[in-house]
Amino acid sequence: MDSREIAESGTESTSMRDVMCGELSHTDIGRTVSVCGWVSRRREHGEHLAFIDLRDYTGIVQCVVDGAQELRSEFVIQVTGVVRARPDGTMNDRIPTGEIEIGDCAVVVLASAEPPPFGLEDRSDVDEQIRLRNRFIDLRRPRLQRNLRVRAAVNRAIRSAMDAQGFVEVETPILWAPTPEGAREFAVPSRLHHGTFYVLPQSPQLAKQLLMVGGVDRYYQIARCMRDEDLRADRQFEFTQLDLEASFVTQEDVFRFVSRAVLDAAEVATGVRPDPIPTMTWFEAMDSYGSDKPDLRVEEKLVDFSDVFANSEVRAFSAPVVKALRLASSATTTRSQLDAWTERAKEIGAQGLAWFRVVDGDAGLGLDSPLDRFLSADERSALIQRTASVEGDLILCVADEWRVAAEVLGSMRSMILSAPVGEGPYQYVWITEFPLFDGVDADGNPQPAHHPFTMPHEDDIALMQSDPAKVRSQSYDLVLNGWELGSGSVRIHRRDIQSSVFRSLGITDEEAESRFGFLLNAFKYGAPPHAGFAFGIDRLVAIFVGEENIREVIAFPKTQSGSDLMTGAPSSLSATAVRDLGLRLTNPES
RNA sequence: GGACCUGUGGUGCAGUCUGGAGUGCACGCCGCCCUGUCAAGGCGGAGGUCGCGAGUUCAAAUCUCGUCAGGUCCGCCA
Repeated sequence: MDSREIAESGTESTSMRDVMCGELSHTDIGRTVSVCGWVSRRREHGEHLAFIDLRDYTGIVQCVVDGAQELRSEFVIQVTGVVRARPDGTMNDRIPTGEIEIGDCAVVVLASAEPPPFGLEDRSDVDEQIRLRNRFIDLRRPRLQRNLRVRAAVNRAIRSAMDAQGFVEVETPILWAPTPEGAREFAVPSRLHHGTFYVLPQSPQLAKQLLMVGGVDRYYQIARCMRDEDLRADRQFEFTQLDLEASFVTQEDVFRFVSRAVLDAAEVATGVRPDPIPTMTWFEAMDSYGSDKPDLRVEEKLVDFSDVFANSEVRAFSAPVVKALRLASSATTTRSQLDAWTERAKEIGAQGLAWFRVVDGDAGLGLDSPLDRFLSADERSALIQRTASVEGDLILCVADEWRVAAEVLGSMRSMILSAPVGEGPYQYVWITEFPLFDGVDADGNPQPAHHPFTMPHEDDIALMQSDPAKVRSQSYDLVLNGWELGSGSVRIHRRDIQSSVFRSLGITDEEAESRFGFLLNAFKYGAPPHAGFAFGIDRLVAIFVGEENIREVIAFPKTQSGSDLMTGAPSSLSATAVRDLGLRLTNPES
């Protein structure tokens, strides 16, 4: 989709212009029109002929003028003239408006302009630092124009899908109360109550559950969320989610609501409606793909060899689990590349990475590897047959605890085999039955994998105290092409189960009261069963437009160190402002 | 908190390994020429704290250390 397809035709005319540059065609020949925009290029042919390429977000149109001495790149001008066919032999089939031009032009300079700090052609690849410092110019380029407009179209499709499904859009506070949860919060000092703070919400999680108690029944919001954690290609301090919650529903209802929104959005953005979204349990995803966000565009799965090596002589494989990943036609991988992969595997937590080149030997297929001489004949043939390897393949193995072996090979799978995230086909998948708890905190208490209001799996409630690590939850993630789009869960609405979860988490009644008191209090007065979800719109749009970095779908993003190179934020506050807020700086600047 | 990559006229690069005068390429900019171009063309010109600071050296864009900025990743992100 490009910018011209998204615009609703005819709505852009104003008292200064009649039509957009990119919309003009041979059907307009003979019309006298006014167009406005920026001077993209000028080509002078002496005193009495010059061509001006006039640009707006829809495209470029050529204007023929007497002379263009006073015009420069990026001047903002209004051109009034007659649309005419270009003379024979001068048509340009490389641009949509190449059949026509605007002649007999009267030009009004609306604003002059200094030469821009970088070229505005889409093909020019400019350092991102310079682009960010001059974001207002970067935004003029077709790439960001398209990204912003696709994003608007996605938002529109999502709103429309949610409206159609009976959801009501409710805004929740940006100034919220500190409720220590997972992510570090941004704090806002209170001027009227010195020494106290609001925080910016990590998500509207508690607010939307309160809306359910409030009988709203179906809530959604395109919500800004703020988390003071280190930035990544797919993470900014502030990001946008479709946040939703519904009452008297199960997981399947939530899947239906969200599916409609993301499939509609995909269809609007890409022109193709993806298939219905399959589901996969967390265990299956981890065991077969080594990731809780598997890229299903890659068909290769992990293969388990734990049984084969259970009593093996191979010391490197004396671990509870041995898993393998076959890389087709990769036996020629260089030693330095293999070493780099091994380094990466160690970085993620593996002891090492074993590799076997599948070669044609004296007696059929054999393996070429430093470990080959330790293998028994049975082990060797199992490696080849179970991975369905053929000559020229490469087999990677990791032996470790189940989780480590799976995650390390899963990371290899995604690093080596995955295409860029934006490349089709779009493979959505629901990941279900996440563990309720994941890891332990400093005191040895289990930590919630999702959040402490997540409903345990009905079949596992009995295990809550005896074997918390085995308890599955009614939570789920939505994954697209190996990116986690979002997550949600069925919430606990029964106080006995909530108490039990808090006990498992090592949260005392007093702590629960001080952290989430208002929510627990609300639940005393009749909480409906409810469930919800939230997914990142920045990531979704980035995938649709083929961007690897969500900065490219955000108008004014921040750098990896959290700076805004255009405004200079974060920056110091005046001494007066600091005083008014009741703050004292330990290292005041002046 | 940590690892790696990058930083050279306005922009994009080469030069750095192997030290020797700010050397080169493309785009842009300025001036002149040019009546059918479209990444117009021709001629001429301007433009530099080689991110910053120390150090080594007769000599540093180049080697060493530190530092700043941008990027990718690990940790972190209920």
